[in-house]
Amino acid sequence: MSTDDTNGEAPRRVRIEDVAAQADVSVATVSRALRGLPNVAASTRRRVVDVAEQLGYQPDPAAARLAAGRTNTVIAIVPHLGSWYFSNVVAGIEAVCTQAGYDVLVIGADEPSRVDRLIDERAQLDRRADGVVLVDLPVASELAESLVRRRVAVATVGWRVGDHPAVVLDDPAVGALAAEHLLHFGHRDLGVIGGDLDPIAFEVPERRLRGFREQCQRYGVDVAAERIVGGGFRLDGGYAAMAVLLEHDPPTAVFAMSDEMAFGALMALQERGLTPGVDVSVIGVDDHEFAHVVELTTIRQNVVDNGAAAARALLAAIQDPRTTTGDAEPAEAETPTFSLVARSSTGPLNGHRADRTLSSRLP
Amino acid sequence: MSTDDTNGEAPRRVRIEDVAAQADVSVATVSRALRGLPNVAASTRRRVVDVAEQLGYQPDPAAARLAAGRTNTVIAIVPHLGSWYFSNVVAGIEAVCTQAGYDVLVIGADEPSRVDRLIDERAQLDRRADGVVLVDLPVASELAESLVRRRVAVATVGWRVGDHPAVVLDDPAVGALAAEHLLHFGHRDLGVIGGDLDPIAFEVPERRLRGFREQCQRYGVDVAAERIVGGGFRLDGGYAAMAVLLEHDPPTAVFAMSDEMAFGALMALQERGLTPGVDVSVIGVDDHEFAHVVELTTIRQNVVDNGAAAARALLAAIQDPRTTTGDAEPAEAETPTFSLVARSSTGPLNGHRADRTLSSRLP
DNA sequence: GCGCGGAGTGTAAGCGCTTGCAGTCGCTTC
DNA sequence: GAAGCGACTGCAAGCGCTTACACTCCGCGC
Repeated sequence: MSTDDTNGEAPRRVRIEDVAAQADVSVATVSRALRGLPNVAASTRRRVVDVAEQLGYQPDPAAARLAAGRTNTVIAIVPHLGSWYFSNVVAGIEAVCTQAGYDVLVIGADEPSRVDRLIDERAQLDRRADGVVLVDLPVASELAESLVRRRVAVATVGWRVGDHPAVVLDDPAVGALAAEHLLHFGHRDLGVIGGDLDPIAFEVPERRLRGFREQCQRYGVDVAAERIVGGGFRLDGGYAAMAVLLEHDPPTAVFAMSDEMAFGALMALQERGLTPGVDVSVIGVDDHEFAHVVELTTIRQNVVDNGAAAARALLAAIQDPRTTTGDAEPAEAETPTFSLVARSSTGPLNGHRADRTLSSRLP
Repeated sequence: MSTDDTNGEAPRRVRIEDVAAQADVSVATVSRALRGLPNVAASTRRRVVDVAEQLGYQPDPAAARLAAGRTNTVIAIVPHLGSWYFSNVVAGIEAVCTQAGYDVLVIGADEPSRVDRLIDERAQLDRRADGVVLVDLPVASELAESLVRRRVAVATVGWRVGDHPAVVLDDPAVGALAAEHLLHFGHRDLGVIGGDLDPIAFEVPERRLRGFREQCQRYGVDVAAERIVGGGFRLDGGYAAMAVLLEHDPPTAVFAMSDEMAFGALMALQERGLTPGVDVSVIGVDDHEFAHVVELTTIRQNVVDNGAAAARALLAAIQDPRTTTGDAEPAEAETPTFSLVARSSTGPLNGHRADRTLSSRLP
């Protein structure tokens, strides 16, 4: 073997000790200087920082974790990594945490068995992370409790547990806004898509439905139980649900609890030669990227921001010293905003108009 | 303070030492027994495993990492966490790695600056993970090299670096298949959407274009340069590109290099009252969940599998002892498959038919 | 009957940091 | 002018594992 082997010379890592020697101080001082701790003379800190910079020193995370008992890591647990909503939440979490110097571990809780495994104390999430963001996982409230007991900060998105920071859309208000929009157009025969639960238990549908119905009642309108059709939160569910609604005594307007379901609903309409917004109005929630392709009226929320807000609140909780003593103020996270985005998938009752097409208008 | 404080009694963690004491062996034996190392009597192992189980012992990852120099962690670096394609790749990676007992760290390389920061050796990815999956990040080839130099396994998705395991769709063949499909329908005036590069450099477009053109040449068809329009890989890009194509001497069929772009293209068509598959045929790539909503003909690939395959190859490389010695066989990953999914967004040249609608047929 | 080898186990030295505690030193404070 | 006090810094003890090496048996071969 010659020495010019491509794999040779894995550069020896520079340790804190090297920095200490070079800067002519103790390792303790290096550690303090580099982490901005007090009680380091400005001149010393300068020197240490310079040396560290010059040597390209960076502390070994594993050693730091072991010694300090902090991991500088955040875990994001989501029901399904590949879905539009969750991946955007994760994107928000990642952006904030990485920015703050935290590593982000992701866990997909696709199968119930994986949630169980996490709830089992042995998952030892507490040794892996300083904080956990639980996204739409009410089934995991046990998990949350056990984490908190072990001094791991918890923040949630889409549901609440205890008084930990939570980013939760005002779902009843969203439901009400959707209702208001449809009612305002004169619709009185209303349908709802997305009322029931996934294997992964959502609290969201129930809340949106409640707000929707309450608003209807203000107009003296009742939503018949047969007109509330569930089917998960995905496209196929929306398609199937709309098919059911159309089968018998179809409503003139439908509230789909997510854009993905709304897309499925539109599909079912088109298949029958019905024009959204003319024959049947459809309103969704999310303002998914494709909503404006199919001209879907929807209630916009900023999903990435939701994740980011949760992450910020989580980091605040982690860094709040009171957290450790158990009497921390519940660090409340910002409440997400939402707004109606009107497009052509909704329209006035009996609004049949020849010039109306499914065409798009780009922003 | 009474003792029934909710926050009291953080249960003392059980350490390897406790297991050792309880099982009446040394910590070394516990370590060996639990990790399935040889030179442990079957009876001893049993006992140790039982005790560990009973005590709910789980090694502290930080300590294990520090001592062993392995992290049992994999990093997934993707250009954008929120996008459909990448989040599904990540889902595949996560599923495989979690299954194998590895933690998965995600990093979004949205901004070029973040890539730069990673390339800087100081990111110390090597101390954070045993392996890294780089998804569609040719700009990061330096990063890859430096990782390998530091004994971190590397696998890629969508591009190759050195002879490390890579999951790369046969893009020229995909391009050719798309061309074949359109040519077969009699189209000769062809357009291409997606030819150029994102800020994040893709190699993919070029390869698909090459295959597309070669196939065309076999039919004696030439694709005019003006008919090759770029615009990122997202929906808006597709919309804008189609608008350009339609502006002057429109093609009768268009190959969009991703479904998202194809959706944008469809949008541009509808806006002009043109019917996809009748007035202009459009074919995409991916078989995105929504492709069948809009009846988009596409070339399907299984994105989750791509991620999973990369992860499997990465883990194999990590576990292959030869990796450390530098003379490992390049662990080749499986090649992804793809197939044409014909829907109504493509149709024969001059196929104007009154009975043709944009309706959907569910599988 | 003695030496040997291998299986099984224990000892102890780290891995590279963090941090409580104990100085050291130069100034105030009475 | 002695005691006290802060501001800095260093010492050294871990953090909870892994693993090289040493050791103890026990069965076998000659």
